[in-house]
Amino acid sequence: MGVGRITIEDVAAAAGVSRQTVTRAMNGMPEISARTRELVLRTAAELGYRPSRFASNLAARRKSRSVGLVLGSLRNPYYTELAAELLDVVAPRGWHVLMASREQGDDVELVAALSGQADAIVGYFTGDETALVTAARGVPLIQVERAATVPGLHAVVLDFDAAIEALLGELRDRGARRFGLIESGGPPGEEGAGAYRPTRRRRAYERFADSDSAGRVVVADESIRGGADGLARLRAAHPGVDTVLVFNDLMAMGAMQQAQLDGVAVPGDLRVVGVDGLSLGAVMTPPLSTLSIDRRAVATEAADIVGTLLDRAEPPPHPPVVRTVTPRPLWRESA
Amino acid sequence: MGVGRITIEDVAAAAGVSRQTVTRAMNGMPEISARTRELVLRTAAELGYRPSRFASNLAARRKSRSVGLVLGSLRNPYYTELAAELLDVVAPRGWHVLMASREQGDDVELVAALSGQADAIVGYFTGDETALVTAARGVPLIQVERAATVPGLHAVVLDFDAAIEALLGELRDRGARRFGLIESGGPPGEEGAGAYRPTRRRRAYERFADSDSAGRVVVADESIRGGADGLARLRAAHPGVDTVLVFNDLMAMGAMQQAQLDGVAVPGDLRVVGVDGLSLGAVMTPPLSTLSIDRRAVATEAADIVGTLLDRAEPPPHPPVVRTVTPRPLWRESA
DNA sequence: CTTCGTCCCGTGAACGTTCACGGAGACGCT
DNA sequence: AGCGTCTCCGTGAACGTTCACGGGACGAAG
Repeated sequence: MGVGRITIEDVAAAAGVSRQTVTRAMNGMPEISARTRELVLRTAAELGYRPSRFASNLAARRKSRSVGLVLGSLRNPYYTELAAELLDVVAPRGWHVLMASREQGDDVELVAALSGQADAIVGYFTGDETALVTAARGVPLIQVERAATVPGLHAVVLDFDAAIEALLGELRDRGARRFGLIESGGPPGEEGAGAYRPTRRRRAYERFADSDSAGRVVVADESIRGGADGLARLRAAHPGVDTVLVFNDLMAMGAMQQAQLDGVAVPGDLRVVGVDGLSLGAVMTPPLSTLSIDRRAVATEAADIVGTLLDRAEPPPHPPVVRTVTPRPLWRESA
Repeated sequence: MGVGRITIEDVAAAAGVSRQTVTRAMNGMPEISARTRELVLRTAAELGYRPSRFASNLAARRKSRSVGLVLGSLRNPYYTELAAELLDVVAPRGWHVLMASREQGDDVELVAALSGQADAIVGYFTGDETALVTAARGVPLIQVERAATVPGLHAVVLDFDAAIEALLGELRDRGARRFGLIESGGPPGEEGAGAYRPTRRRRAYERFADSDSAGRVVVADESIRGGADGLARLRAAHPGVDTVLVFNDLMAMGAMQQAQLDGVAVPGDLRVVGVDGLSLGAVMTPPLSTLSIDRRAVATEAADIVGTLLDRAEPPPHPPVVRTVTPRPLWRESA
């Protein structure tokens, strides 16, 4: 002894009692006198004893569940509000939530790291689906936004086709004619790091906009400053645009700020519409219109899939579980 | 068998191999033929086998560390940006982060729940310190903002005394004379739930403001709408105020919005200053001035304390470890 | 035919707790 | 004295995995 970890046995020996007595003292159980409890607690503190949570959970046969959450960024309120909703949904059931952000690593790496600590992982993934599943080592994966195509992967898909079609229609009703899109080039800071891949939002836009508008797309960094930069480039390349759709609200806020700097009146000269539905958009001047994603619904569906998967006794759920949430326009004064 | 959990032994039996072979297959280890690996993986999938992460971590003697993070709210970007910083700091070391929000439970309950899953817990606590420490069951607690007074509790304190004294001074230099404060009444939704206790920010304000100003305080909900409401009440009660200090940036944004609604020019008629230093404050019109808290520094110090505490061999750190971070004014156009 | 090496695979023994027992002593009552 | 009832405490045996070994089968080399 001396080397290695301080175990319950060390404490027991030092206090002159048995393992079980130490357990009773540490966990506040009955069948122990106040005297010895005090003694044990003190010697435990003196030795710097910290119980092994792994041994403890194993022996106690606890069903403590924790779900990993892989987000695009913790600096974008959309993601963190989603996290908030998920926490609201699972905390009452006693589940824990492990956080990870794609800002600090590859999809697959994150999943691999989380797989040892979580019973299920939900998140925004962009990596190869097969690689993700193998990295998960058997823990169920629930993908948000993207559809799942391989076994072992389930999904809460966001129906941007329906949403953007509806949005463009309503915008036309409001007089919009010449659209433009500020598209995401990936997480902030990854400027040109990975290969750019068109997002589902862009695809939907190109599909449902008129052919002229479909060509008016600029790719920008997924941040406030990226949105500002995007708007400047979009207006430079396509001066006639009267309505700009932005990949997300954060970028849209940057775009609105830029418009203001350039002396462009919103919505008089230019309509701006974001995606996400951040409550902070309401305090902008003018308040930001947006394609709102029901984060509570996403969280609920995801948690539900996790529950189904984990409680299932023996048979594996072969056809991937898929739920759908459709974003809806939320009109405020910027459009 | 049949009842209870599916163990590695079940898979081994079903595949006609031994435990160790199953381990090798599941973890992608060598010393196994492609044939049997395939077989084992398939039967594992068919049985719906998911390894016990507790048993696994215990047997592998892994030093996987995870720190719990207790925040006031996940809907306030200040907290989530702090989380982002912490993640940035600890992720490279391979540590995990467990999230919890005071919106869904008492301090002490959260700590108790987390103590089984985390090796250390850092957070914004408001509850009784002794109760917190006992709930932690030996896992180290690091408290942010508040100073620690009991053994087992450590702290990263925010020096609002120094910060607010400096802030008020600089505001006076800019012509501010009649101050007012919008103070927090606790987390959103807890309207009148717990007993209101003056925050350290309020205490500092009352100490360093002139005696007239010290009396101009309203308590409001810790949210955008709370800030708006607070400003309305403050102006109604004290019409002559020319400068308002707000508990945090989120509330300050609400206050600015309310000022705009009421036709009060900022900063012409009224200066508004928040606390936190949110980057989103920069996109407000006018951009929000604020007492900026260096979240990176807070996260770094907290992680450092955790590291020190966990790597220490035997002796317990008796004098609580304390680090200090001082907020600094960040001037933008609202003041 | 022996010897050595390589490739697979299996068997005890950990890992550090908690659970289900069982038992010693103190005390009160008949 | 005998018996029952508390209160407090200790001893094997789990929990489900991985680690350190050891060993058989097979082919190549001597």
